[in-house]
Amino acid sequence: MSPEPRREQLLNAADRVVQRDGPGASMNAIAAEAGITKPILYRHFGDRNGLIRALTERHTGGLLAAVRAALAEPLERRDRVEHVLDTYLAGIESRPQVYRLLTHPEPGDPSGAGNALAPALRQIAEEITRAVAGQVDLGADRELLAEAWGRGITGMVLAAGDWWLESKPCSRARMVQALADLLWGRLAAAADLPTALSTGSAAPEPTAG
Amino acid sequence: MSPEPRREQLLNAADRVVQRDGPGASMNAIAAEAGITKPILYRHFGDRNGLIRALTERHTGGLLAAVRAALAEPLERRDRVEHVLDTYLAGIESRPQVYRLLTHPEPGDPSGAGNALAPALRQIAEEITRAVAGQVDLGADRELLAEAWGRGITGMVLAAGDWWLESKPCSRARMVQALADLLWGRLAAAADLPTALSTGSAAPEPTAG
DNA sequence: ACCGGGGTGTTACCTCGGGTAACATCGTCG
DNA sequence: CGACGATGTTACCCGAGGTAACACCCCGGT
Repeated sequence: MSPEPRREQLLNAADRVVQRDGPGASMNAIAAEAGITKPILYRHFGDRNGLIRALTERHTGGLLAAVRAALAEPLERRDRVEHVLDTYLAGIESRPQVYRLLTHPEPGDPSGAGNALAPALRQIAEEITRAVAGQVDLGADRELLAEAWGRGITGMVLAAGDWWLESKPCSRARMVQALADLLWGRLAAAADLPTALSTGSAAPEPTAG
Repeated sequence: MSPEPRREQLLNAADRVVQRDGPGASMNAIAAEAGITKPILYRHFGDRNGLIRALTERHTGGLLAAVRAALAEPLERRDRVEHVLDTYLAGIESRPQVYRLLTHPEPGDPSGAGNALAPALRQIAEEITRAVAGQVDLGADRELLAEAWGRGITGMVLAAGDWWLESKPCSRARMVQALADLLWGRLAAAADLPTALSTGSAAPEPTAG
């Protein structure tokens, strides 16, 4: 079927190792899992980054397509947002190790250094940006807002999702509600707590500059 | 003043190197900058992580204290949120390399692997969590919501701030507005765009699962 | 005056991971 | 048969984190 079945086999092996060892799996380990030695991997993928990229792109398709589809769903806006959130969380829940690989920039990769969002997530951010810019009336600042929000929302879901995945404090549905509520301005709408005098913070004076 | 002036000197050198080379600066480079050799660094800091942690804590204080102070400011809630956002963005704007180090997890650090938020940011997230839980009336789900929001907001500001820092698409004040608007439910409040038929998305059929 | 300990420094080495050069093998096509 | 391309190997290089062993200097106690 595909023109390069060996490459697929190698990716399968890499996949297995990543599932087992998480990102940061060594080239040696991957080669061993594939029953071969390093140079072959390098012939096929150039360098480690190439391998990871190939592996990433393999899984990105699914998540990206799912998110894109969720964004295009003909629902009420709130429902659509919840649908997207749920899609993403379901994705990272099903294959944690792989999605850690997808969502967290390469350790020690100098190329994309300084970007909080891994390539796969940047694509999602762009997708959100496009959806917002195309569907929501935001006035003159449309493009700026859409782009800032795209990144912001992606980062929000990344961080919150990571925490949720790590310490499963609630069901997925509840988490979706929590995030949708945040996006829906519940922070703005909620009342002040009456007991505002002892907020529990332990910093009496901001002496530091 | 401090009990260990040498240590401070070493940290100064490390600081210089990180400013120049970004995170991922090698121990050799740092040692060279300090005019000494590696083992001394290891005597003082244990391992690379210790060095980075020390370096981080040095700068964290300022940012964390500033954010904490901003969170405690006796302002209208919206103004307080804007104040916090501005404080954070001002911080990362003033020393980009250092704050990249602060905000991005250690390259190749197996300990905190899988955490989207570096320690420094986790502290900020906790600060936000505490502030929200202590100041906003969120009903029965208070703790869960506050924690999820703390992480989420931190991640949002991280990603958006990173993008803004990278490609300065607007002034800091404008960026603060954009993010505050997002947090304020403007996404929910805005009207649908009338041209909803051609949303520009290029995914005709959601064939992927 | 002597000795010991703590801080500062060095050289030389280990391990491990990414990456490469050079060589061997096998199947296929002209 | 010969050439070529894919597959595979061993053996190596390099750089980075990390450590062992040794040397020096100062200072305080007996």
